[in-house]
Amino acid sequence: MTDAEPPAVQPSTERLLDAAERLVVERGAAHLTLDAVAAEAGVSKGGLLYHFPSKAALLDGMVQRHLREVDERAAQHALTTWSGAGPPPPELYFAARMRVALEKGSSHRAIGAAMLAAAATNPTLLDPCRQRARAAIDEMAQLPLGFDRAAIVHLAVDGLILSELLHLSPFTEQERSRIVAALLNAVQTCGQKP
Amino acid sequence: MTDAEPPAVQPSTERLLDAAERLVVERGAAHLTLDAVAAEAGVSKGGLLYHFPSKAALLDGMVQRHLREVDERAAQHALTTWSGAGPPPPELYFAARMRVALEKGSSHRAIGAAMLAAAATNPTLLDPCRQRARAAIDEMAQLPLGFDRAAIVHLAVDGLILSELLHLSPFTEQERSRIVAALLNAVQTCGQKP
DNA sequence: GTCTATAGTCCGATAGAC
DNA sequence: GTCTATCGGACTATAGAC
Repeated sequence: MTDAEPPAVQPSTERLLDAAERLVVERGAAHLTLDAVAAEAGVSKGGLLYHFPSKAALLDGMVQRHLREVDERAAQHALTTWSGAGPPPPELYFAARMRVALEKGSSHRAIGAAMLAAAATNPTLLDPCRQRARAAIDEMAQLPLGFDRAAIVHLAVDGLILSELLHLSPFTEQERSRIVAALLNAVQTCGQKP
Repeated sequence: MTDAEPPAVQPSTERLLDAAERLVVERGAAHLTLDAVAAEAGVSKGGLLYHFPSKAALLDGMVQRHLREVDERAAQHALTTWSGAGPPPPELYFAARMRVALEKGSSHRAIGAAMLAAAATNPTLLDPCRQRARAAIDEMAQLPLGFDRAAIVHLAVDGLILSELLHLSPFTEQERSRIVAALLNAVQTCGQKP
């Protein structure tokens, strides 16, 4: 029975960040307090503050982990889809990032929860996100889809994610699937205009 | 000099709501406190609490005024654009709502600031917004644009507004204008598919 | 209708034991 | 590395003068 303790596998920081994300999504950014995070993660406030010495550090950790996860999963997704030689074309990364962002689990649990919490207290913490978005835009101009359409698709993905995060999305499951399919289709059929 | 006091024209509640919106946009939803709102509006905390007996009442007031303003301006916009007889067609209202939502002034000052603040503390306050969004979706199915495209345009508008509200939009003025034009064009050229 | 003063709560952060 | 205890500050809301 000594080796039957599965819940303590991942490092403490990951467990703490999971708890923080859960709180933001379920109760709103205003309820993300150090006490609440500690309780949700099953540690004391002192234990939490050992890993993240301030609340700003916790928010920063949330944003950074989120960006890192999206990057990793998108790169992995693009590579497994790409069967040709050499590096995948940019539009494949674009589509892969969309897919990752629109996954049900991640969009409801993690994506944007960090951003929402950070924006509520200190907009400066979102600077890395803005840089990431700027890089995506520079990429758009070179996409076969064309800048205008790429930007619209990009914004629609953001709109869907943020709407769901704010519990504002009134789409049914069926409607959502249909929209996601239309978005992916718009990117993949690429540049054949009417 | 006795008649040179323009700032006290509008009713107190309007001034208080303006101050609250300004705070959320400029400093984040977490800094929307009763003290800060009262100071920004130039009244005391007691004076603020006379008009809005609780913080929830203030948030509710913000959401309701925002929805009312968008409705009024969209209806007015649609009517002045429509030169035919009878009521304007639904796609005109759709386009008018888009135009109002994308106006620079309103998107940076008022739009969504109420929602962001409300979502941070109490997601329930956003119920009226969700109902409004559902009505818009039901409208989409009957648009000449078709459901898929209408939904994508709708989500792109939300994405742009929410991105700007979170200070996440990295678009230049020029790029933004181009995207807005593309969105309006997509709605107005309507249903001629490839 | 607006103000001051204050009660009572909650939060972030520190100090120090283990 | 995690805990308890606690301080100082900020917050919402109330009571009552003007």
